[in-house]
Amino acid sequence: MTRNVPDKPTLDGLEAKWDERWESDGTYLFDRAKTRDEIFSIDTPPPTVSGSLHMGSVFGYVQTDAHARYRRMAGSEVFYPMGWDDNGLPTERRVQNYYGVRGDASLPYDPDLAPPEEPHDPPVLISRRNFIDLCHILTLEDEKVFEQLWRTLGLSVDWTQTYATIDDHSRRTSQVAFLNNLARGEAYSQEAPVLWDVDFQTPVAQAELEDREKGGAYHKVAFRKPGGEPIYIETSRPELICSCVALVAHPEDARYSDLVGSTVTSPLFGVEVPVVAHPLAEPDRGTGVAMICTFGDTTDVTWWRELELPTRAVIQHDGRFQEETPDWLDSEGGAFYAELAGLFPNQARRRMAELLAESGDMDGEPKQIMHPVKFYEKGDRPLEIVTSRQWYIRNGGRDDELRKTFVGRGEELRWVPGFMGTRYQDWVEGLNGDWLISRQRFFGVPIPLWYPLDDAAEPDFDNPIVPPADMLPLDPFSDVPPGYDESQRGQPGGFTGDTDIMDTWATSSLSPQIAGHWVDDPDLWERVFPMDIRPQGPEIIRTWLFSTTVRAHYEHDVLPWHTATINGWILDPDRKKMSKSLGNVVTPLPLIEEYGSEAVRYWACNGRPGVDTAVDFGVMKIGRRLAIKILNASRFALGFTDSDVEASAITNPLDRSMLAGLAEAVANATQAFESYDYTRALEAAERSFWGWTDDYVELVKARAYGDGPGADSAHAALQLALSVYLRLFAPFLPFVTEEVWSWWRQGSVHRESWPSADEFEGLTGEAQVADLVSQVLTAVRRVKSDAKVSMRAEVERVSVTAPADQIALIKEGELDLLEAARAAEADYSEGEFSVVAELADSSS
RNA sequence: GGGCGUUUAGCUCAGUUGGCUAGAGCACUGCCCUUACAAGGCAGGGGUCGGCGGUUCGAGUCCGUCAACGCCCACCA
Repeated sequence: MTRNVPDKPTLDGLEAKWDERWESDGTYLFDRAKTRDEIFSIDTPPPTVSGSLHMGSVFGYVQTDAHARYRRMAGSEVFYPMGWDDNGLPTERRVQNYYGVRGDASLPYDPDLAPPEEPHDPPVLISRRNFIDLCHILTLEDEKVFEQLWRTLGLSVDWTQTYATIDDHSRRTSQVAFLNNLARGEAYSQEAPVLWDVDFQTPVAQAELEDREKGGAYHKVAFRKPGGEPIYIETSRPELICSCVALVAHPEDARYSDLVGSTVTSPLFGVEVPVVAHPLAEPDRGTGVAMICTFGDTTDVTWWRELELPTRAVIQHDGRFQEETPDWLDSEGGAFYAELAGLFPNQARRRMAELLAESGDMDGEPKQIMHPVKFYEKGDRPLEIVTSRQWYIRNGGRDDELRKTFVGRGEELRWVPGFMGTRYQDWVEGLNGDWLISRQRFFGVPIPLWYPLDDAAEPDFDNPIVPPADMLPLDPFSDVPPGYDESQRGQPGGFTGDTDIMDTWATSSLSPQIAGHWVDDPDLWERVFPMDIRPQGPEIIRTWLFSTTVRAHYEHDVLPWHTATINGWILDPDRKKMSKSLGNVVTPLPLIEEYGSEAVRYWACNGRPGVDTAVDFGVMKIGRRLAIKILNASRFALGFTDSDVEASAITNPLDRSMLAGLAEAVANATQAFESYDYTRALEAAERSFWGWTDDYVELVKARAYGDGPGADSAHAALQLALSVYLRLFAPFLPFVTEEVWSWWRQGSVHRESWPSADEFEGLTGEAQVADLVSQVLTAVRRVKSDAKVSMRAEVERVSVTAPADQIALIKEGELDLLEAARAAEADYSEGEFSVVAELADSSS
């Protein structure tokens, strides 16, 4: 093939050019004829498609791509699918804001509803099905934007292997797995207190909780002993006094031991409640006595469960106090309750403080405090605890044996970096309940069950109607169970569909099964599972990583992957956490436009595995400079001949020495990649390459331009070195390496084999020759620099002092050295290494 | 309150089993339009390796301890 080297090579337009070519050539298509041992499979994180792209998204995906590209070149067939996580609350919220709509399950479907052009304000209420339609429309748009970004960044994904967590295939996989869990007893439903978001009106799993420091106040409130003496408690939630079921003290707290077993009366409401003992009550907190309510916090739930206390709930699912007077209050108490009815807890709290102050049941003013309050991580108001029927999957949170099993799975997994395994272990050991998977929302995978209705149209939740496998995926809201017809929906003796959907993690925890087509392509499944790596961020170890481990354990009794690679966290340029509320989110597109994809990739690959990394424009500039350098150096290396020179021509000691050094860099880069350290691999390639351009290329120039005996050797060595460098950089800088490859080679560099020691067989010499000659050259340059003359200035004589063995080596590269130094001659003497250069004419 | 991580040049970071005068890039200074590259090249200045104590012939590297910062977790009385 003749060479086609442009005069003015440029990075401009390379992304679009090569993305198109890779697409039309099918460069990254997965060859499913390969067997499991030949395949390297990646359980790609399906990014949440909620419209916002930021540098955190780019960071981990580029690192994974670099590794995928290495594996592909190293001989593996890479299974590298891409998913979109589009079901769930983030999408719902985006649709609500984007269109200005709210879903309302009570409204009828409007088949003619068009997506609003502009967001409605105030929001329009639309039916559940219309709402879901809008979710589909918008996610499709968002997914196109994501795919375009990934393509521009050069992710070597097989774009025919995409999935979305809301598509038919994912819904089917999710429902099949759920029904398997149900059949084996791993999934169950239960009426129980749950942490509840009053805005989203859905329960929240432990993994989605976060504590936020919030202001509050301790109210010191008197209950009354039978004789009328006060017993004080301190509470930050006085509004729940009406739902108090007991007071509690520590069993060994002598101050209250007389009281335990007796009853006291609540202020205002006059309800008689027992005083009980429990070790969770802390003597030195507050007055040592706490009030137990339905439910003020999760400790209340523990006390309620373990002490078998009654249930007196007043807060409804919408977060307000119920309107009707609770039946445990008498008329006097009811009058006070009327003051609270319909209020939100914070309003009721203020009113109660007033009422208690008026009645004299509060001692002093409320004491302002800061304390942690539980929130849904995506929510804006504190969680309440309400009782409702929900679905759970057992995860060891209520079973020590199972917990140990899952801790063991974490130990079995290889973690990169290793310390990330500790986070998994801490999480599993700290679980305090099973995994709550049901959500009372719209856009998600439905729980695929119906319930028979008795004569009073009450559902029998203990005997769900399970669909046959061939009905999946289904929506029990619109599909009818076998043996029934639609007219029986909601009728006595008929059926009703489960109205819940599953949380998004209940589906994305099956990403290996979805991508590997567990339910419908056993042949593919066998070739890719268990997968080789799970790359992901540290913040979703407790959710995605753990839940995937749980599902694979139940379904296949195996770890879903051998290795988990955890990327670091992305910080803004000032090393602060990026967040929308701080307004410091950096988006990738403007950066790609300014610096180019290669530069952004270079930055991402400079972030070491698991290490938090700041967005750094300086690093991107270096990456861009490297890419330009590759173009220019390639132009030089390929500029001497029109076709390849046989490698056997490489006889010159300096050339062979250079190749010895390069062989070492290849070994280092390979070893680094094998231990998932892409950064070290990049560093090895880069250090070698800059040395090559700075020193070797300068040394070899005269010989390469000439037509003397060493010219062929120089040409062949340049060519071989370039071929190796392009392949070393290909995983990191896929566009520029492909561009240069196309100047003189057929096919894609990304389907070439990774450089190996074999390629240097019989072509390497003593590595020190190039090192020593470079040192002498540097010394001569220093002399010129100090003398403030041009590097072209002629040198009369270079005098090298060095140990005898080094002199011998330097002499092997002497001709090139003299040319590069523009020196007339060299002389040598034995001794400690030093170089003296006499400039030819210092006055010129 | 517990756990994990980080702390090396003004800035961002390397430094793999302890071993010769501690490295890179950016920034800074000086020089050079040298035919691959001036959105470049060459050369240079700059560091008590967070503090203290220990192991060792030798410690940025191992051990102990303290501190600062970050992250994760934790029963909201």
